[in-house]
Amino acid sequence: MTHPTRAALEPIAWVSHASLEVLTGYLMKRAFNVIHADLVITLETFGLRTITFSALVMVVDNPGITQTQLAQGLCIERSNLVVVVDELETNDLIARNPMPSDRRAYALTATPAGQLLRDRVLAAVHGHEARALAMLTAEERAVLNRLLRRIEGA
Amino acid sequence: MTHPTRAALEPIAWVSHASLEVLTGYLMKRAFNVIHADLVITLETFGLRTITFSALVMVVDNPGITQTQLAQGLCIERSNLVVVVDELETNDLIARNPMPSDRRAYALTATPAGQLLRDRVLAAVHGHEARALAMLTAEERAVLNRLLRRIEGA
DNA sequence: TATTGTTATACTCTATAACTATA
DNA sequence: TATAGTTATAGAGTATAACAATA
Repeated sequence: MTHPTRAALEPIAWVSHASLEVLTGYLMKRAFNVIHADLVITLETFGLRTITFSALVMVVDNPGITQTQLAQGLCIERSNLVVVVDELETNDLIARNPMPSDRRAYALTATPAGQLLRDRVLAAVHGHEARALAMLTAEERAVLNRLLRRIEGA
Repeated sequence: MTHPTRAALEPIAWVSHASLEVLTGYLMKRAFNVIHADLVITLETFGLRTITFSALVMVVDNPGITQTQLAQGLCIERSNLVVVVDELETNDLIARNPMPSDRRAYALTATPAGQLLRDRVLAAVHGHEARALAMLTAEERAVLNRLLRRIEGA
């Protein structure tokens, strides 16, 4: 039909998602958006963005890590990591230490302030997830996490 | 410790995710990235982006929908939808029909070409998800979809 | 030659404000 | 006055190329 019928031009009551809500990618994006919006608010309190939060935690968990290794761990480009490390360094949360074995690279370490902030932020983020995922039981969340980990192949 | 130990400056073997891989938001982002990368490749074949794909499907499923309603359904801003509708209209996949009842609004309908493309793309996307989620059984995928739907509250 | 960190750049996605024409 | 569609714009996030210092 090249010309829509009269009925087709009437305003609809509500938007049907029928064909899309069976797609895992579609559902994952929407679920992620809900969680992420609350995470951003949680992190703002500590002056952190999602990427600086993940980077800080990873540096604390991997003292001496280089920027290339950190970028690989975070699945971002080395070039994009530079401003992330700059931001954390400016706020005295991590430090770029010269490596005697390779003078091209820096060994990243968290400062005492960075380690302290990481602990506080991590607790807050666990609280955020408890809130954002309150509709799921602990077991359901464990199932969800296990399934998500298998998708990435980790 | 203000000065990192010698051992802390050694290059690490591999990056530990210990503190992050228990967070659903972190796992969801990484799992989504894997699926989304393959989806983008699948849609490129049809000259579609993620957002134009979703919009096309939603217009076919909701003939006569207005742009404001479509934006709400897609969870994007009306202003950002304009170029999406432009793109689909330019490619003769959907049409902006004047609404007699409200001359400010457009009733969006899919063209025959748009309906045809939707069917072909949707089949391809189902194939893409079968590939990207091959590590999960049909039942596991159903469980995952159900959990994701509940997070969004839909 | 190859790699580390870096800069510059560009492209997508997203969010906000303001405009027009209608209601 | 409020709403539908539109424009302009600015901020994130992301990807690529090229460079200096070092391996």
